[in-house]
Amino acid sequence: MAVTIRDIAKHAKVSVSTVSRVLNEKPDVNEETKKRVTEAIEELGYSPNIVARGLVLQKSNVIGFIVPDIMNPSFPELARGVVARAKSHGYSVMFFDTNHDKRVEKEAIRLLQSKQVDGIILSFNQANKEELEKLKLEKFPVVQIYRKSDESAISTIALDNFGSGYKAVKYLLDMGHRRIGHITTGNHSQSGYERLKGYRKGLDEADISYNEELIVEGENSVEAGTECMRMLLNLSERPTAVFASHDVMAIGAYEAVYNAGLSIPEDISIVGHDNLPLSVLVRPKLTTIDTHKRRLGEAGVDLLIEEMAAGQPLNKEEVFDTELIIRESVKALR
Amino acid sequence: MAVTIRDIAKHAKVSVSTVSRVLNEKPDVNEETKKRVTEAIEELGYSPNIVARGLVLQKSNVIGFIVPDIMNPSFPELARGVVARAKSHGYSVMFFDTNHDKRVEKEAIRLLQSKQVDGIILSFNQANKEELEKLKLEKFPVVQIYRKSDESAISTIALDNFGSGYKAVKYLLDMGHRRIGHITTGNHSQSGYERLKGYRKGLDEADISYNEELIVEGENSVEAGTECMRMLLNLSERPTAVFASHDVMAIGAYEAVYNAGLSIPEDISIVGHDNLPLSVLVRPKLTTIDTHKRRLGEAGVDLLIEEMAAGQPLNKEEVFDTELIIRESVKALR
DNA sequence: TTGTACGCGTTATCAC
DNA sequence: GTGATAACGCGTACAA
Repeated sequence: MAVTIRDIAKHAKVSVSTVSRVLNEKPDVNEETKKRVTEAIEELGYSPNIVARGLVLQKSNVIGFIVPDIMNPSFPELARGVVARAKSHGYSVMFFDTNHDKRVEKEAIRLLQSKQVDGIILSFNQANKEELEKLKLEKFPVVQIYRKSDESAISTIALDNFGSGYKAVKYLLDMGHRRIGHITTGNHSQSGYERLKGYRKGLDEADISYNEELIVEGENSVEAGTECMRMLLNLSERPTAVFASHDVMAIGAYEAVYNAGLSIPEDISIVGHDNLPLSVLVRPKLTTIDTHKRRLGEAGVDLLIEEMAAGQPLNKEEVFDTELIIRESVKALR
Repeated sequence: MAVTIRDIAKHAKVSVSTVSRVLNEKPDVNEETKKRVTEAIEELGYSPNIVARGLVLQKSNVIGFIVPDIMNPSFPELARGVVARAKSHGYSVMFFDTNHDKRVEKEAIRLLQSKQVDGIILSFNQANKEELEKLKLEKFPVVQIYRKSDESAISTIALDNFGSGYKAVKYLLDMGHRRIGHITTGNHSQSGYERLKGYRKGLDEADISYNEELIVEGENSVEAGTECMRMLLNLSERPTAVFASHDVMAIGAYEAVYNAGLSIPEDISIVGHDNLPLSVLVRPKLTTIDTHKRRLGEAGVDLLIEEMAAGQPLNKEEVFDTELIIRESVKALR
């Protein structure tokens, strides 16, 4: 801790600037003095104080990463993406969990700025409009992953949720299903809303008229999934397949099916969304839609870095494709 | 970004020292000038550069958190504990994922030190002996969560794995089981080894002689769990219950049971370990051992902060209790 | 090729 | 009660 650039300058009998030069691999430094310096560095076990360096360079090489809930099952994969990519660009990441509290989010942004981070990645958040506007005004680099707040145009990594919903029903249709239910988080979340639209589009294309009783809405939880599926099962004519807007709800749906003495996929087919780790742990393994979360995280830091280089908000929106993962929870009808 | 303490000093027509005083809520500052300063701060939207402050104070108020695998299902809960507790102590956390690579771990430690973190929390790691020794020599605050490396005595938050194994069999015994299998990670992991010892202790106390064929070893994965259970099921006389050293293996075991056309807990009872989120998602819900991961994370930062205050390694070891969570995967025998 | 001196934004010491 | 000023550890013009 104690050994500074001055110590090694003294030890190598050169000036601090010379040491600085070899540290930063500048040209124009005599081979011999360079050697003396590196030896001194070795000998004293010196490593530069990056914080001090950041102070003069006006750059910390750290980025902030704010999530509303670290326990969200999508988080680990996303986080791995951002941490790994950040590292490969020479950045470290400082982490905050807001616990879904907007006030905390605001504090976190402030704190991160005080800590001189070079940019911030926000994910899953409902995005505090005013805060974002402020950041934008300051030309502070920010990118959002997942959620898009339309009001404050800010760089965003988004998912093709519409295509996602479409893909799910299309597959079900191809497998011969005609009566397809949908468990949705409804209009409360934009992603749910978009997936619903994709679902309707798929049905439209197949000339299947929209049937409101097949759409049931609940919050994103196992229990809600179970309850939604129970309602679907109680219909006078129950669906042969259902697309759940999220794996967690799909897992909940599994339970309702079992409780009703039915089985998957023999009696009813299910497709989920997100390809969470648990989707391969349940039986039958869940057919679902992969969102490539790691890639989203990587794209997030790439975009952030691009924005930092530009020195101003880019207002880009990158929309990523999803992928149907076929496993065991859907049966072909004939 | 641009507005500094000097700007607000000028704007309030006072010296920077005065501004600094009100910033740090020092006494001996006239109410009126204080007001002028706070107004200026408000007006210019100033917030102090914590990095610069850290430079003079020799304290960054950030701690490093290194994990070998962010995808580890135990990670989120642990991380929430450390992040939340760190925050409540005024610390931010800088995060690294080593991907199980010791070289990367070493780099991360170096980098974190260069970034002037005030301390480091290592978790789940196999602990690079030399690195730890070095840190200890420098009196750099470090605490490990979970893994204990005996050679280099370093402060550690550990789990009572022995008690854990004991608790599991004891419960099974109480439920009337006598022929109890054990799926273990074996001697490769210290935790597995200790749980195994707890298991044997429980059996001993019940005067049940140790039967080697009931112990089967594999790595910690779903597949290995399935394979291990398959072997247990193929025994001439199969166990009526099995304790799996980890929930993931327990889930794997579920599959082997189903594949064999048997059911849980009617034909065979299972208890897992760790109380992962997925343990309530499977059917039947898994009876398991909770390790209170969040509390471990909190205890980790508490210990780290204690060590930072002490200014030297404390070499403390705190061992935490585990708790049996009774759900649906164990049947009472009679 | 190398050294001197200043500045990055802040706090602490010491005058006044 | 308030203001200069020297650090903190480093990079970089500029001078030598």
